[in-house]
Amino acid sequence: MGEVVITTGGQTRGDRVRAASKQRRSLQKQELRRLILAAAAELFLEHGYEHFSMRQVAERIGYSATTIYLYFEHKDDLLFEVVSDGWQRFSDDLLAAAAATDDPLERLQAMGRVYVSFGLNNPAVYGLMFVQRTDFLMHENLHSKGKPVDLFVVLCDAVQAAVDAGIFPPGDVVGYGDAIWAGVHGIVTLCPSLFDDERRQRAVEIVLRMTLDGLRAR
Amino acid sequence: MGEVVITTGGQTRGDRVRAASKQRRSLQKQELRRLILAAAAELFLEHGYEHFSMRQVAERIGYSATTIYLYFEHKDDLLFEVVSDGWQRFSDDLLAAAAATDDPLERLQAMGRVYVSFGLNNPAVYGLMFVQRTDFLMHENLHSKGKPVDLFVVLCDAVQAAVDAGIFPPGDVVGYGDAIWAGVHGIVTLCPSLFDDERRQRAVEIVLRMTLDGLRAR
DNA sequence: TTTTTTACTTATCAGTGTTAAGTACAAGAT
DNA sequence: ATCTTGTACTTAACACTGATAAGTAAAAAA
Repeated sequence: MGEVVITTGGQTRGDRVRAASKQRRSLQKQELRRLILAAAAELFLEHGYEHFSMRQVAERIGYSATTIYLYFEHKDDLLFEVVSDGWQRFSDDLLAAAAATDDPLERLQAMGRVYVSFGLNNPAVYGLMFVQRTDFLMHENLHSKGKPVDLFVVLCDAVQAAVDAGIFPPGDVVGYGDAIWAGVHGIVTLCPSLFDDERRQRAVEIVLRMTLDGLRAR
Repeated sequence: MGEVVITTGGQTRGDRVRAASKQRRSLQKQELRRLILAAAAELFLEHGYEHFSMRQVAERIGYSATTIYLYFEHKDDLLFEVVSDGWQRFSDDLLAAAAATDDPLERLQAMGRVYVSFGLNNPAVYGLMFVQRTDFLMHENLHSKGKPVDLFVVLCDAVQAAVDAGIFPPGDVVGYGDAIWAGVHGIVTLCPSLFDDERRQRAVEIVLRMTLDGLRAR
């Protein structure tokens, strides 16, 4: 039987009910997706990359393991979403540090300190981004603002500014950037079992002084 | 029945046969152990840390998987033996570089280059030593000569020599060492998927110049 | 010749990522 | 109100993983 046609701008009551129902269920799906993501992030922080499992995520939120596959293509997809959030925070921090001062040298120092801070305060996420799954860095779905490549450009811009100001000698700007990056990355990842944070903090300052002074034109 | 006693210095023929047999079987065991180790090293290089499995090792040499457990306590034990060999080569290289010259700065440069070379030429082993399984560095069974701690001491000695020679200013020698280590370690581990070897080579030279010049007394 | 030891294998357990098939219920159509 | 379709989820299963216990055939020792 045809439904009772009470037209309201070409839309029947049935149409509106259908649309509302559809939207409600869509919201429920989104909510479960967020629930999975939150549980995944928690468990990742608790157990680390190597002992992170789909089944545990499912168990924590009270669903069967296969349900997750209705919301995420595969484990990597879920992990990527986890890291994606961490990446956003990282790039926010770094961009803020870069924007805080106009002095080229101070800017580079600030960026270096923020970089290391993030790495030491978020070791699991940092590891996922820059150690275990560097392939994620090339993932196209990484938030448009603050892509890894863009952040490296920000670093190189800061280096270029130092060159322009006559602080660094003209030369291989990208190479300078690589070297600075290597320094801070080295600090963050150097043998977590051997170095305590205090020793790391001392090392950061030395690395910053060394790298930046080392480039300094004489 | 008692054996025919043909004494030869208190040793019966039976004793000698027994001893020889025992030795022969002991040699066979050693040989199989080496075979397992060789296969493990191969497969580790082929498949990397994450996809290295006991069953594959067993299959390659034509034994059941459980046999390996008669020769190695567990997977970690086998992996440790693999890395142990790599570690020996690494420390040989580094000590040779340190002994090659008396000039403090040249020595540090040489050590840095050798460090990075080893890392880039043996990425799997380097990763096992300094990234995935840094806990192995504290393993007591690491060959007595060239322990990680000893190598760091060698580095610090070189730094101290530079300080004594008036090249570096007096200060936190261990911190200097950490910083130099962080630099070369950073180069080796920086996003393998993003950097080709050519770009890395340029970065090494810059890092060495930066770190060493940066420490230089003015 | 009988017993014991050695070297190895098969069967098994608990866990992993992932897919296919099945199920219960809600939505939509007539 | 009934029938059909689709949605959201589950159970069962596959092919792996590290690891252990129990079993077996042959060699050594008695």
